[in-house]
Amino acid sequence: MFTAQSLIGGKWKVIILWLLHDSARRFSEIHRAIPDVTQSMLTNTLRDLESDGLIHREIYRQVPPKVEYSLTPIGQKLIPVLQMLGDWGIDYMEHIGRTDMVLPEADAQH
Amino acid sequence: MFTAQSLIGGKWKVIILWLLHDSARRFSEIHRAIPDVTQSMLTNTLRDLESDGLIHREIYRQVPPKVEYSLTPIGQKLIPVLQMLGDWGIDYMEHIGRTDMVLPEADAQH
DNA sequence: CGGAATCCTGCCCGATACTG
DNA sequence: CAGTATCGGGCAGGATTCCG
Repeated sequence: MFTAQSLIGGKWKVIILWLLHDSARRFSEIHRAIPDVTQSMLTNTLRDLESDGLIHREIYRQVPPKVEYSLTPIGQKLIPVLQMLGDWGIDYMEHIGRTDMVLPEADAQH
Repeated sequence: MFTAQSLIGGKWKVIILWLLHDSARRFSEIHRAIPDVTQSMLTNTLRDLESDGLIHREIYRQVPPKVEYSLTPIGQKLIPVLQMLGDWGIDYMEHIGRTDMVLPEADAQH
């Protein structure tokens, strides 16, 4: 079966997509922003997103190497959806009374 | 970590939530609508959604037993988000050229 | 009808080490 | 800096059986 879960499911995809919502970012920038993910998992997830057409991988052949990731047009279209999901998450958080929810918007605040 | 993935992640949650968007449904109705899920998985997933406060479980003590599931207010608020996600999925599907994507909206058509 | 209880399996995720 | 390669553990997901 082919659902949205295969595109944005998994532990890191939504977080990464949200990170790229305003600008392209280098591998190391992404890793610094999400320290909990291992290098190999980050690579795997980025490859998944790339092969699904949600992000673009631009290689700058120089020393040291530089690789930038950015959203594709179809990936850009997903951002408002993630925004809404995050807004709902805040609602839910207040409703439940928990304060430790990690949401894309949390990053958007600073 | 506590993210939206723990609430609507997993293989069946979004499908079930969407099924309940317009009315309460019995266990057997849900199962008929989603034949691929096993009975035990359906039970587990419904329990998860219930304990997360997204759906309500109403037991009618009669013979034969009858149990109805419906969205809670906070669950209702999630529906527009799923609608947007489904709309994006249709966009993505046309963009990629696949026609076998299973989306909530597919059910909304009939 | 709507479960509960068990057992099992695949693969997602991650730890670690090495490289152009 | 931005990766690969290898090796597993653990948990989500599922098959099966039994029950009020």
